[in-house]
Amino acid sequence: MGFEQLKLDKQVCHRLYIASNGITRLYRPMLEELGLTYPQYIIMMALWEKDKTTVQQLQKCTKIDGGSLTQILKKLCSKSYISLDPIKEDRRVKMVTLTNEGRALEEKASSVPEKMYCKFDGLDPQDLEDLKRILDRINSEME
Amino acid sequence: MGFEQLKLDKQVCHRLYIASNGITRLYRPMLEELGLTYPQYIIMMALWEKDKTTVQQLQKCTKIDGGSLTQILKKLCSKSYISLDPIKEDRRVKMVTLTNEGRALEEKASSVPEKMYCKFDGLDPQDLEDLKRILDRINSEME
DNA sequence: TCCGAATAGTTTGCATGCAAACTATAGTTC
DNA sequence: GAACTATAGTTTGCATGCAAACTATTCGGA
Repeated sequence: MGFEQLKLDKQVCHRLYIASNGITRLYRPMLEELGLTYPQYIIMMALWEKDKTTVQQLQKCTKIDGGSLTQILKKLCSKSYISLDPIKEDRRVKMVTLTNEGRALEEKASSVPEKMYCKFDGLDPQDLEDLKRILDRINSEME
Repeated sequence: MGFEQLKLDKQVCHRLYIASNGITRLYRPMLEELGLTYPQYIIMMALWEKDKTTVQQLQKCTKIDGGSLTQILKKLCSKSYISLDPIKEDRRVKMVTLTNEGRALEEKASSVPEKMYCKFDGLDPQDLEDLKRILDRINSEME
């Protein structure tokens, strides 16, 4: 017993898990002011970048699965940030469109990234770049 | 509009979120053979490393919050991997103890880390070390 | 054209994550 | 020693994450 490879200190994944949860928690109070949760914020960012898209497109660029996406989109609808309408050419497909209110939210949200960066002042900017690069590789390995 | 800082491509946190979820998903089939979910596996690792500990100690070393921990420990109890007993000196405190079955599970689990590493063969080992280091800094900034 | 296969989303069931309220027990102060 | 406070865990309510089953359409081949 006492397998070295099972020690918490050796686990990269556990660290990733803690970091991801911790960051979501950090976002919470900032996003509350916008009436968004973190996953909802991700979807909104995707839409600000590319409005009038489909559920499937959102799934691809955010990597949030279909089941969760349905729920999240429902919430965003009920907050009147988006609308969801079947398209004529293929009635299985739904178009996701920002409402005026949803579009207006972008400006309010624009200060969020800066506020988050402030929380990590102590971090070497190069580390952040490295982190981004490494995570991209990990995520592409998991495609 | 079109705030650059809100583009998904700029988001480190979104990548972290995707990576963490993706890795938990990768663990699932391996851990199913042990009858564990990923959070349950984290708790078991903590216990294999240090048995006969308290709920609070587990909370500290795994960074899993109390509410979730209560649920997870309940599940582990019902699977007979651990037992939970109030200690005499302070009846608010509960001692978490591995059962024989729970202890025996360590050996079966010992091949899991290796299997996970295989999934990331394409990754530079140095990147993994860097990742660990950077995540440690991020996590300590969030304490 | 009819039928089976594929596709886009939705629903369901279970397991967290997390903030906040709550319970039980122990410690502290007057 | 009674009241107040702090501490360890638990419970509750809401929001995902995810696999699997399901629905509604559309496509493709005989």
